Amino acid sequence: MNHTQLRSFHAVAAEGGFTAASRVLNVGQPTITSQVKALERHFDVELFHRRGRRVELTEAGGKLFRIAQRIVSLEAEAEDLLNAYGGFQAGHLHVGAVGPYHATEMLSAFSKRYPGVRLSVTVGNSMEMAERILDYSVDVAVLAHVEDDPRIYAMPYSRHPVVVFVNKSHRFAKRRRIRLAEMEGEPMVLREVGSTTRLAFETAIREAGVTIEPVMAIGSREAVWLAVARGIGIGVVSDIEFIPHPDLHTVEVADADIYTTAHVNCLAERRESRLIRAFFDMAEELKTPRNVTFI
Amino acid sequence: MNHTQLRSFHAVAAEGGFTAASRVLNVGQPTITSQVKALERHFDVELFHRRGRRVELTEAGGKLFRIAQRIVSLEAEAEDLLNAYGGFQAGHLHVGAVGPYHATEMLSAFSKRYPGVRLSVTVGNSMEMAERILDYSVDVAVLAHVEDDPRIYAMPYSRHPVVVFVNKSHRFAKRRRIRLAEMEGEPMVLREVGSTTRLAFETAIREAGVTIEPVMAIGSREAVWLAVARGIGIGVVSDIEFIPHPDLHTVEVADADIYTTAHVNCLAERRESRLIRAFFDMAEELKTPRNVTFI
DNA sequence: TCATACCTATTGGAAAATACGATGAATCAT
DNA sequence: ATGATTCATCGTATTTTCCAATAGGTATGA
Repeated sequence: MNHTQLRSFHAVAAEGGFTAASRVLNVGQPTITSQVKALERHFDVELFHRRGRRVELTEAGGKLFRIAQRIVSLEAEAEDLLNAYGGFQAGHLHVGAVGPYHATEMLSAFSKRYPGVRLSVTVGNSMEMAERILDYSVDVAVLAHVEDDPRIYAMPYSRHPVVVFVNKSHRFAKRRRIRLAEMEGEPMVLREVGSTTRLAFETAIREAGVTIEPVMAIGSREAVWLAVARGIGIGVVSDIEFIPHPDLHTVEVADADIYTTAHVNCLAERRESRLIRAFFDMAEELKTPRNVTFI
Repeated sequence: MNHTQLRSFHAVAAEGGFTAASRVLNVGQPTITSQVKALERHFDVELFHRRGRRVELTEAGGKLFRIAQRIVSLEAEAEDLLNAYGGFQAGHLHVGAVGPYHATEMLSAFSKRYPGVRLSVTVGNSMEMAERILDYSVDVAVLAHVEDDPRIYAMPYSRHPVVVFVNKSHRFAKRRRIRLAEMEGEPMVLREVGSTTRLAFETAIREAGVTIEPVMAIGSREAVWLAVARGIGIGVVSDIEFIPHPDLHTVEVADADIYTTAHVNCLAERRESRLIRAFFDMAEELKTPRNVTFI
């Protein structure tokens, strides 16, 4: 069953004539004639009585028309569906993030621009996110870490200094900036091995020849924060992730360039997928200060 | 929305793979790939996740698949419908006849051969039948008269002698055959002007130089039959149309070849329409004595 | 770890479907 | 009649669809 023929038949039946059908389908009238005729000949069935310049459905034609109408309507439905997805009026973007900090800005901007697209956020560590990218359970992920995997594409998003934060009773509490050497032997509360912030910090102090005293390694940002608030030691954190607390003060590091870079990641082969590209484009805009728009 | 693409998409989703889909659709695998890809690119939507050698529907793909399945199923329904009509498992043939006499043989043969085709019979005179053929309200008509209209096609079916019939008390009642000349001055009960039987008879007696005495002209076969039974006059009838009656006898005409010919008629342009052609073919077979079939 | 089997993607060129334009024939309204 | 409208026909041209060969990738088993 040729679909072009069915489509022509339907238009003729619906519009009540071959010429009218040809206008609706944006083709020439001879095309309609030949399509309908081919359909009739293929099944050896009369679909229309040609009564002069008027056409009239036969019994078989009438029955076919009812079916054809449902097909055409479903096709319109399919087209709407695809347009909705292609036009961001529908769809679902799964976003992964190592913490809500970097992602929130992007998420709110994205949902504002594309209100029709549902968003869901999965929080987990970098390795989990990499896995989820690879098995399609997240579409994009905002990570500090850059995966060493050619299948994953990463775009740098923002660079945030790593700061030290201390309890208000600590000797650093009144300072704005300290030097790395001053931290020699300081008791420190750290994140688990593999934390990007920890890695950046440890690399810096190693290069500076400074040794610190890790008193605790905790697998959660909030737990570290709490431990520092209780005065167990000093902590390090990406400044954007720091949550203010009456008992806590942040201190910049004066003599080293310690930072983490948030990246937006996705599966490399899905880089051009509509929703993913939209997310990256939007992240790109957030990253660079927007130019003034002249109307 | 290109239907070939949708069809390819559906097959991939239903079969779970591009290669499997290509086998179902009897096309090459590259065709499927390009069709699905074109569909995805046209709407800028991902329909499948290509996970190595496995494919998996995306959210949009899943929704599209549900619609596509209904479309495909409706197309199968349409195809079945058309096949049924083309294969005589469905359909409706409107048959017209001037009297039930000639038509019954054909009707019973037709309904026996094509049990799936509904038949309806309209009885009326030749002129009415011609009109009904022209306005599509009958498909074929069995008439004695041959319409003088190029739009109507007629096939001779059977030739029946016109016989005289008389009351049992008439002087012809004991005869098997009479000559035309013997009818000179006989009172006759005739059909209305325009009756084919009447026309054939009048032509014959005019050629023979015989004059008759029309005492009554009645617009119905049955009424003529009744009038003759009451002894009002003698009648003429096509032998196949004669209905026996205890008071009536038929008498052949010895010296003239008076006959009517039943024709099967249809709209010339519909001559090749499936059901109509089938009816004509069957009539053709009934007309000619069937050959012995060797198994 | 290598080989094998199976799958999807790509490309260039051939085949087929589809469309167009001009024209003819029939019908309807004026 | 006449002009306008409509469906049918024919030959040609364009677009779509398809295939064959081939590449690249991923599982499975020896």
